Amino acid sequence: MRTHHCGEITKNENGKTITVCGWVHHRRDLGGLIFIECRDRTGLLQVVFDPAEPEVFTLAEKIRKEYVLQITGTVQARPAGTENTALKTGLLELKATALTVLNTAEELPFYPADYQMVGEESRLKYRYLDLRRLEMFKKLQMRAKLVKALRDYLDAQGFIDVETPILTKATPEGARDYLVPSRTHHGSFFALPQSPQLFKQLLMMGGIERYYQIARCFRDEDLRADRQPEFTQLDIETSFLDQAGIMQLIEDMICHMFKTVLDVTLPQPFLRMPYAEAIRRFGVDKPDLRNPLELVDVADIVKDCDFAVFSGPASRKEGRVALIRVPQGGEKLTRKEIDDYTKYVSQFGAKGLAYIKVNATDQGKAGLQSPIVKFLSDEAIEAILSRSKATAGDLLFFGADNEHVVNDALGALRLKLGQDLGLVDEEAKKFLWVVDFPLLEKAPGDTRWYAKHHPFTSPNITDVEAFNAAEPEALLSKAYDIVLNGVELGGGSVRISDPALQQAAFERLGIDKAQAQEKFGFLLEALRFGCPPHGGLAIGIDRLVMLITQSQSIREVIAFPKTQTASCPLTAAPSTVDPKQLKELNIKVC
RNA sequence: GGAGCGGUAGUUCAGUUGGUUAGAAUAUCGGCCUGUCACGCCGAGGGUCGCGGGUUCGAGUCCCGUCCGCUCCGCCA
Repeated sequence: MRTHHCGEITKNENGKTITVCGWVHHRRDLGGLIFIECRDRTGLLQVVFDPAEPEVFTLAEKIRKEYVLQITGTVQARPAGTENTALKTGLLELKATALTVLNTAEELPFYPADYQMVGEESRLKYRYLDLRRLEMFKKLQMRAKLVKALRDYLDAQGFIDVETPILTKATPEGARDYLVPSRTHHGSFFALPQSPQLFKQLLMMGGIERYYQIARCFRDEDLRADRQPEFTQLDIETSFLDQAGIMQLIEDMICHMFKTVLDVTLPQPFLRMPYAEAIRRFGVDKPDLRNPLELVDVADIVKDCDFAVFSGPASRKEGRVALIRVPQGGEKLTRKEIDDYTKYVSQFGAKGLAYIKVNATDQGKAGLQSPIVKFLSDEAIEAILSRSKATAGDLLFFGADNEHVVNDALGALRLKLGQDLGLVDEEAKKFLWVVDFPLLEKAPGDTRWYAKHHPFTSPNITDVEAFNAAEPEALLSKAYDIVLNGVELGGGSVRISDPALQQAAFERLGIDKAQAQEKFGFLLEALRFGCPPHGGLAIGIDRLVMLITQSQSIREVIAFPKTQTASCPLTAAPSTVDPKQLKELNIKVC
């Protein structure tokens, strides 16, 4: 005899005697029979109690829907004429022969069911009830299957799973650390890892040539739908593989996982695109290629026009003027809709959103409808229409500002337009490798250069002298991001394995020898003792599961997530602690 | 740190220009029905309108502050 969880029966096991355990979610007395459904009301199985089995029937009469039961019975098809044709549920019956009440329950704050959504606040406070819903169960089940497929693939390739510390050292750059006070070293703190980055590199120096870990990572930054303070990465590092080798490995792994979990064969190789091209065509470094809209540069056309909003940025080195052509029916957008888009881009710093409605392409200005055409020459208009490949019925949106504002605003507008106008194929899975990232970046108005990826990323120029001589803007890195449908799934790089180059990289970042020694001395020391060439990548498991289960937020695929203020409504964490605990830690709360 | 949306019965929500006793559905309880499966029918109980202050003869509704949830900007090497 097999024990089933309720809702688990998926095929006709007619005549078999089985035992099911679970919650009663629906109970009804009808026709002298008692009916009970478990786990959820869309399940295939319902239990029937017949007065012909008086011992069980008498027990069943006392059952209320909150009970937790174990029921044994024989599986039988529904009698003809009693099918539920509307919902096509309850196709099988279990005729009960034994019943054990495992536990009772008080009235629930809400009844877990997939047809009625409860607010997220209640769902998180009573997450254990929410998890009883079949949808949530399936998401967690999918997550487990996906992780197993990734593990199986890596195990087969000779990778070994190694754990790294959760209590570790604070990092000077990157996200804000979660800190843990040390009781044995007053005034000192551990940090929870933002990623196992340094440890996995040390593993390479330790001869663990192929490492992976399903690693919990912690970052004390503000939350988003796709960002939690603790999240899970598949962390991978290998020795002796170059960038192409690592990317191939990851690609094969993902294809294996899609085949195993979803029975989907992904086309290989994945598209590869340089960072600069992604920014130029889409305004972002993680373009959603399901969306057909692209940015078109027009700075050279408008740099001498009478419209200062265009000519200003067009003439500046750090400026950009670009347009998005909204095809077929774009001209139907109303004034109010355009105003809403203007408001939308303003949150990215755009001061306005110029537009041209193209009614006809062969009549010059007369065929256009726009507040700005009066500033443009006939030649400029012709050049704009020609370059954007505009046809009658299109609408052109313009962005003109500093480059990062135009990229942010038009990059986001592109996505919103794609959504609003139904230009995106929701079912498609568009993978993309973004490569040739700049090694360094500078925040607007900042004088210092920062590592775009992290300070251990190998530059494309590995000769120390040549590296030192190169202009910062010209330096690229051996870093690569994998993008799925506009979501950055993961990223990685080939790391620096030459201590002299690592030292030079720190200097480029304004980290002097003393600082480097204090923060990363152990890594520099390890590099000196013989470091194999190595590199790796980390993939965000939460985001991957979110995409595969078509969820709107990673909270949907995490059993016990935090709210936007990084608290847990279920446990009421974080909380104050006993003064005794603080005293032991020598900590005073202001 | 900032912008937007929301908070009304256990739950999901409605609530008009500020005006009598704040409604519906669902859940719960009682009764009926009895092959139902989100069953159905009749009835009952259930509210600090997030919290605090203000305006007003009168506030769920208007104003100020504050807390909580969600989306986004900043932030997230």
